[in-house]
Amino acid sequence: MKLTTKSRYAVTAMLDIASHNTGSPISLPEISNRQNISLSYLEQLFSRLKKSGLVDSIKGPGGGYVLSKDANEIVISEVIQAVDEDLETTACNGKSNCHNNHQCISHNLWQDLGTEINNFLSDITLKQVIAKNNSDVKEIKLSEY
Amino acid sequence: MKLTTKSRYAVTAMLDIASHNTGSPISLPEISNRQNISLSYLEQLFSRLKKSGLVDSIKGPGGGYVLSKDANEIVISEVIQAVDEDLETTACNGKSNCHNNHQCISHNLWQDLGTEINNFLSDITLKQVIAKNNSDVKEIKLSEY
DNA sequence: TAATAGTTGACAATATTACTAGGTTAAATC
DNA sequence: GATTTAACCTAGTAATATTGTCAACTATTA
Repeated sequence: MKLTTKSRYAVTAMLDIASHNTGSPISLPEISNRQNISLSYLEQLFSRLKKSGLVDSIKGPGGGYVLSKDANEIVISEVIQAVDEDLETTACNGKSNCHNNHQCISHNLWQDLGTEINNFLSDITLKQVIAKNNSDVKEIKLSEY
Repeated sequence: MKLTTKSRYAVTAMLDIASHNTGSPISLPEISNRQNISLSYLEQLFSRLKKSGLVDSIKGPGGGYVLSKDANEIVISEVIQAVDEDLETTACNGKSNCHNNHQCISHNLWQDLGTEINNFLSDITLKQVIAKNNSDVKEIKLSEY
């Protein structure tokens, strides 16, 4: 699980679509203007988002992208994973590269934490973020969703 | 809140020190061997970790780094923030760059989620990750800590 | 005091990632 | 059917992350 600026842009863009969900497709130039993300970069991101089946595209004038599923069925982690292909090579990835068990344990520490972070982001949907944002509560608490 | 490989390395290294905490300092070559992180990169990371007051260094033979606080007083988020100086420029960062309020709301979506992620990582200490790892439970649940 | 093990800092080189620029294709509207 | 709008594709460039090398400097120990 990585959380680069790339994945932040992807999540932001998906949140933009979800929050402007009027049924008609949202074009990338629109998102580019609203979110201040370069159009070319958005195109690359959405190429992956589409490949991962998170969005569908409509060509031509009035075209754009729509969410392939409902906003409450798309979780943050799958958006991130769609654009950040992580090879997740922790040298000793469950295999037997290690000289002793002690090393393996050490390696696994981050891996387990990464799983935990991933679980956390798998519990938050696009819709939840938007719903929370529309309320006036400053701080988001998962338990309040 | 960014979560790059850089910050993963930093967390992994800190977990390594915490898990080998015998009182005597841990040298970077040790960590480099165990975690397969290049020594020079570790040096750069620990320069920041020390500057942030997370570790103390002991020079000379038998020297190395020790945690400046107890492992249950260091949370994951502060390790990440120590090495990843995030400028956090969301174009319209609370200011008045926006053309209309609708944009602002859109921008804030990610910001709020970022805060939530940060809160999450502020609740997990180095010690908790290690303690969980030493047990045989595969999946870490925050509630179980 | 000489040798050793370690930190610290600077710098360069490479690899990876972020971002930009330009074109091509498809659909809709006039 | 020409024009417009948008997705799509293919590079290239800029920025970061990562590794490598070298040279002080410091404390330990023999």
